[in-house]
Amino acid sequence: MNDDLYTIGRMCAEFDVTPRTLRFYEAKELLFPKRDGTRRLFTRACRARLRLILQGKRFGFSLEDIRQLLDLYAIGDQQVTQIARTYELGQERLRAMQAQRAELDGAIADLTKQLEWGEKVLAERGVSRSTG
Amino acid sequence: MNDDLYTIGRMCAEFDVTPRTLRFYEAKELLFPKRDGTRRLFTRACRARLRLILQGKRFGFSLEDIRQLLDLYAIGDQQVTQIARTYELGQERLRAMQAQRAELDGAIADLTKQLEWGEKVLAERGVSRSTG
DNA sequence: CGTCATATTGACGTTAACGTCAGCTTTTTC
DNA sequence: GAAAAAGCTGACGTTAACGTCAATATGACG
Repeated sequence: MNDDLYTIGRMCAEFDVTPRTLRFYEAKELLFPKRDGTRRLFTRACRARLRLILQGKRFGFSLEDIRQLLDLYAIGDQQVTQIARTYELGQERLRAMQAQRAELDGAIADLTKQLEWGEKVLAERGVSRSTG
Repeated sequence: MNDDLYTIGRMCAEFDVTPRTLRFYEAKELLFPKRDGTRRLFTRACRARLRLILQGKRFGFSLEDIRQLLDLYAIGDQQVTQIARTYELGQERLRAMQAQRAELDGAIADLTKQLEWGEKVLAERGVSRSTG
């Protein structure tokens, strides 16, 4: 039950980040590890948040964007107006991600076409393998 | 035929970027505008490249990533080995984008679920509009 | 032909997201 | 129980991607 708590070192190993990064995220209020005296201890919830953070980064979101979105995954007993605000923010973000997905599909199609063309050029210039 | 050439000001208006950005991209060898004396003139090809650059940015690629990928859209009469290298880089990038798409799909699903949950919470707390 | 808009080249400033290093405390291990 | 390992808090450094400002040149217009 208590090995549910990870030290900073273990976190770094699991997620391939540096201690500095985790402390930085805490300073920016993206993570809230428990403390054993002065040492940080990361709960399961912390790990879930970190996963979301790193995922958000891969999508090109800023840490500030991510911080706001994270609240959506921690809806507790805030004021209703606060929850509603968070909810709207989440919807906005969803729309952004759907748009990004659409554009990504387009870009993938373009790039695929471009690669086919490149393949053709390479073939024409005698890089064929079977007819040597 | 000559209004195919855009001044830097027109470019900025069309693409919603600043002159500094365009000069910066030129300095980083992502764009190669023609010159009329000292003034920059952007061709149709320049505009196409800029579109790709801005798209790449929206996907979270760095300018250096983008610069390398751009060569794929300008395959001319380089050495075959150079074309082949560019081609492989393009394939790599395609795989990265496909992976990103897959992850994006997952994240969209997650977020959608989270939003449904948020909706439920809001409903329970008396934000219902019909039964109010 | 003056002036106002648009353009140019430096050069230094800024923000995000950490890296790095110093100096010190706390565990852990032998 | 002493040394190595792991952790902590500042504090300054770094890189990418521009912003901003100054000084200057050039083009367009009434």
